[in-house]
Amino acid sequence: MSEANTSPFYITTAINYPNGRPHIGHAYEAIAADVIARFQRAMGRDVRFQTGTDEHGLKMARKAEEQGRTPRELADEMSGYFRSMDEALNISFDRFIRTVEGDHHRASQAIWERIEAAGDLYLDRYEGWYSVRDEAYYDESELKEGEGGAKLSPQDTPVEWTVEESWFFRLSKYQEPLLELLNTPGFLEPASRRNEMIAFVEQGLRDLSVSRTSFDWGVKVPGSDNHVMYVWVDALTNYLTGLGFPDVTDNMTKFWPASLHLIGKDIVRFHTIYWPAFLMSANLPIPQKVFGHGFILARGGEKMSKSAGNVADPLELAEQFGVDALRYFLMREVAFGKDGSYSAEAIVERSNGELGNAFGNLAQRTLGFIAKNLEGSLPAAGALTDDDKALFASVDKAVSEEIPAAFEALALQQGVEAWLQACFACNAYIDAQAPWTLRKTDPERMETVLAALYVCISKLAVAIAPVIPESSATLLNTMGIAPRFRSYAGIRNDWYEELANSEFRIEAPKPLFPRLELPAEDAA
RNA sequence: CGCGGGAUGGAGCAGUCCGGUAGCUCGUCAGGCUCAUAACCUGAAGGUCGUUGGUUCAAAUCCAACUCCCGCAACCA
Repeated sequence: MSEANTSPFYITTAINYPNGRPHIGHAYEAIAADVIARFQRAMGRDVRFQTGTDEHGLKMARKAEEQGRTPRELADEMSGYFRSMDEALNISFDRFIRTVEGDHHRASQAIWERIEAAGDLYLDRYEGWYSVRDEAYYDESELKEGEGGAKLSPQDTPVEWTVEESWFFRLSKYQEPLLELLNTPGFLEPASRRNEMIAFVEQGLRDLSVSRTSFDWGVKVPGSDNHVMYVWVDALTNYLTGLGFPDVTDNMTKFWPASLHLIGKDIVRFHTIYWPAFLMSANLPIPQKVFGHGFILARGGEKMSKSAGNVADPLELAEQFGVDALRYFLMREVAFGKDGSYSAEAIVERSNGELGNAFGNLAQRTLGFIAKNLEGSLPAAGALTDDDKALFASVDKAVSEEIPAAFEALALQQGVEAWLQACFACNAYIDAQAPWTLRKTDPERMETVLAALYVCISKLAVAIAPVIPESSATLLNTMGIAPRFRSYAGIRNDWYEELANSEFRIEAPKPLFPRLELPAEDAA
């Protein structure tokens, strides 16, 4: 591998709007971000990882009203579900931010003031067709006619003619710099999203209404107490809040601009047009990369919906199949950046076939053999044959080259694929070498073979740890691998002989990934 | 002309931006192994890459047109 990149790495998920409980899509984004964060840590980078909830806006206010409680009470409850989900899924965030928090209001007001100081805000009247559901205004030409002549948004939501005083942001001023930004290779990925955004900017940008007077559940506009900020202004600012903005903190210096905003494909516009424009206006650096991932659909490519009864609750899935099986499935099954589909059959198949049979069983047969036949002492590594060298070459290529390169490029599926191929190589090796035969014919050679496998399995466990952190840690603990070796650099170290000569004795392992059964109700 | 996604061996999918022997998982068939989670390994069969036309020495990949499928009320990445 080339020179290691040791610069700080700041990754964020979108903050989730908690007007419903988390579903598998939220879990997908959180898991993907966590895999990337863990990978970068294992590469030796100083990582900061932020996720959270975006709790302001009219929809939350209305929902609370319906339920007869305050928005804050609703927000507290709903945000809690998201945090619980993250914790249940082993999401290694450094901060779970809530936009109702005091420091966030302060940060949002600070960026507002900077934008205002730049002369990019002006007060005007906003009139137009407003959809409460979409929280967006639509142009007359965009509207559709519903039943009885009712006007509907392009999303078929009801719209009403609304007039309100509003602050406007001079988005139009940033058309050229935004085009330049969007054309910067690597800024917006996958590339398929780029053309859409470029087309949007090229058709001409209108100034953006960035405050509301019709409700008060939000961040107050400095100097205009009857205005609250448009939810996206404050939501996007969360990425700065978490670093201590507006104070010039160590975290700000170290981690801004963000390395990666990981978001869903539906909010690419907010992150690659509005957000950069706000930052340009506020004279702050622009994030290095925005990645818009795809959606997880129900089997057959249908969107999950409650009415179709195919909504997947991530916590139920994690409980049913295991957290790591779920994490592995989502990273393995879906090409990152494209839509993918979920089904109970598919997750059972992946978990049993790949985690269980290919990897778990490899560890089981090897470590169990050592525990049984060498009384737990680690085998002595003798001279290497060409077969041994070929195995190391193939595992090292995967662990030191292919997997890191793929993860670095956010080709998560490819990284997992490379890992799986290395597992297969180990299984082929053990069959070809047949240590169970060598036990009788050439015990010394048997030990060399087992030692080679021991090292390879540990490398595979480290390489896949970002995806299945819990199982990987369990295995590495069983194998006595010290934490300092559990990184892409560390696992290359020559730790084996020292461990083999130590007091360490391996115990007969338990299966890492017990066989899953397809639940009866999904078997049809 | 609303927006977007898709069509690749039996199933599910990569590959398409940067044309050049079509790859992966599962399934099927045959064989091997017996250490291991009825797990593992080897080999084989199976695809004119939706259609038509174009560019090219060469197209799954580029261009044009067309056909079919899917998502776009609410929950919602």
